[in-house]
Formats: sequence, structure tokens, C-alpha cells
Amino acid sequence: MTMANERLQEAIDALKSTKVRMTPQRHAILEYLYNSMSHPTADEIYKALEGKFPNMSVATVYNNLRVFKEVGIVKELTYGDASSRFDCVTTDHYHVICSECGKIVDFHYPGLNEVEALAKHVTGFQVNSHRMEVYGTCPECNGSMPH
Amino acid sequence: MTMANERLQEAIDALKSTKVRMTPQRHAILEYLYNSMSHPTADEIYKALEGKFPNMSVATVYNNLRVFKEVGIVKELTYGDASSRFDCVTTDHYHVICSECGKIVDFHYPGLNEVEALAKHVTGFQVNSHRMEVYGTCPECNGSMPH
DNA sequence: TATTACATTGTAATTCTTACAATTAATTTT
DNA sequence: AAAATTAATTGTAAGAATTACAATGTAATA
Ligand SMILES: [Mn+2]
Ligand SMILES: [Mn+2]
Ligand SMILES: [Zn+2]
Ligand SMILES: [Zn+2]
Repeated sequence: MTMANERLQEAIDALKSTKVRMTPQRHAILEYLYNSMSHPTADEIYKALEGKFPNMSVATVYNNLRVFKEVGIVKELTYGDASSRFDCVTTDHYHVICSECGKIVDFHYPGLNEVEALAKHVTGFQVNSHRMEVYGTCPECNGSMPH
Repeated sequence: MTMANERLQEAIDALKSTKVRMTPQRHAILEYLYNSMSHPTADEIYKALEGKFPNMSVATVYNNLRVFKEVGIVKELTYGDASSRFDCVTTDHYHVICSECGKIVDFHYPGLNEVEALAKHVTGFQVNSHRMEVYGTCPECNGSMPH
């Protein structure tokens, strides 16, 4: 069994332990998320599945992504004007985003606990999370790829 | 002369050195930004000025905020679903955001150059910036205020 | 003053997302 | 297995934020 399939199965099991029913659409959306290993938008998922589900509504994609978020098997990455992207890797990690082509690549970094602590100290806030992203250009876009 | 007025004057001078003309609407938007010292939305600015400029269009607010961004005297803070906020402090700083009431408070932290360097190293991206925000609840919202 | 360039206004269009009511499907009860 | 209940899907309308556009207005320049 592939890595992706294994994690997909875990997600399905997580859903089973709630009142959330498994449906063909739901399964397909999850399957797409876990196999793509990218960070697709709702519309990308919708378009990718319209061959298999010609009658599926875009509302179904949004509905289910919300359900998945609530259960905790998907995270939403929000951006300003552009549409949200969805990440089926819910363990802590950060993203590097290409300003040219929009590509998103995961990377890990030992927590920024100090930043949270300092913010708490200087502002008096009760701090519970942070968001961090790095921007730049990917190897394909800055012409530094060997060819 | 107050601090805010001093910085407002600098912004006006910065505009003078370009082809950007000073208009009453422009001046009022800048004045509001520099005096409020908050991080208002386009609509908040629009509403705050409609007494003084009953005929001002919301498009004018957006147009001018774009101009100010291009000149470099204003920064846009983008969020997922919610509307953008605008910051007339363009020097490097981070924000703590209250999840309850939306309040945004500035704080400083010695640059996260290491994070950028690591991201570059592990992803091969040409890195040029990052975004970081801390989330929590403000003293007013978490009931820890003396009263 | 005439010309030109830039700015404002009002409104329509666009994009992403959610709301809603009707229909369909899955689960539970009988 | 049939009936009753509950949840999910669908199609479309509505919402909110932002931008596009054409007409009008104002400032700078010749
Ligand atoms: Mn990711
Ligand atoms: Mn700020
Ligand atoms: Zn790229
Ligand atoms: Zn608060």
C-alpha cells in the first residue's frame, strides 16, 4: 500500500468515528487531496473530478472541505484576493510560495516559540498560534535549473 | 508638530516627488491613516470620511490605496475571507491579532533571517521575503484586564 | 486660455464563497 | 425489507470584497 493510500485510509477511519457519512463524492475529494500532494483550490478539485462526477456541484466541494476541516483532516490556507488552498498534511510545517507561478512547497523549521513568547510579553495577548510563510521564486521560475 | 503629522508630511513629500497629484480626497485618506494609527479597512476609511466627502466613491479609496502602495508609503495586509487592512508603518514589524475582536497590535522581533536561509537551502527557492503573524486574544477579550 | 494628463465618480462586472430549498441517498428503526 | 429519520447533494441565488470602465471633473502645462 502506498504512503498516500495509507494516509487516505487513516482519514477515512477518522471520519468513520464521527457521524460523517462516506459518499462517493467525499471519497473522491479525499482521494484527490491525498494523491495530489499539492495544495489545490476548491475549484481545482472540482475541475479534476468533473470527469468522474459530471453532476457534482461546486457547493459539494466547499461543503466537504469544511467538514474535513472540522474533523481536523484538512487545513485551509487563506490568501488575500486569491482563493484558499487546502492541505491534507495537518502536522506543523511551513510553506515557501513562488511569487511567479504560485507553487507551494512544504518545509519544516523548529517552532517559533520564542516569537510567540515575545509577542505575549510585549502585547499582553494570550497567544495560541502563528502563521509564517516565505516568499520567493522557485528553481523553475528563476532560471536556475540545469537543462 | 505631532509625530503623526510629521510622518504625514513625509508621506506627502514622498508623493510630491512623483507624478502623483495631491487632491483633497487623497489628503484626507492619508491623514486618516496617519492619525488613526490602527490598521483600517478600505471601507472603514470610506465610512470615516463620508461626513467630510459625501460624494466620495469607494473606488477612490481603493484607487488611492493602490497608488500609496505603489509609492511605498502604505502596506496592504491581506487575509482570507475578510477584507484587507492597510498599514502606514512600512518599516519591518509583525502583528499580533486578536481572534475575538480582530484587534491588530504591532510588535518587533529581530529578523527571521535564519528561516529564510533554511527555506532557501531545503527548497532551492530564491527567497526574498516572509510573512509572520501571531494569533491569540487581547487583554480586553480574555478577561485578564483589571477593572 | 487651450491642451493635455491625471483623478474622481457611479455603476456594472468579477471572483470567491456561502445560503437556501428541493431532491436524493444513507442509516436506523420498525 | 419497508418505513422513518437523518444527512448529503445539487442548482441556483445571494453576499462580500474588489476591480473595470466610461463619463465627468480638476489640476498642470504650454
Ligand atoms: Mn503543506
Ligand atoms: Mn502594523
Ligand atoms: Zn515558480
Ligand atoms: Zn480582542
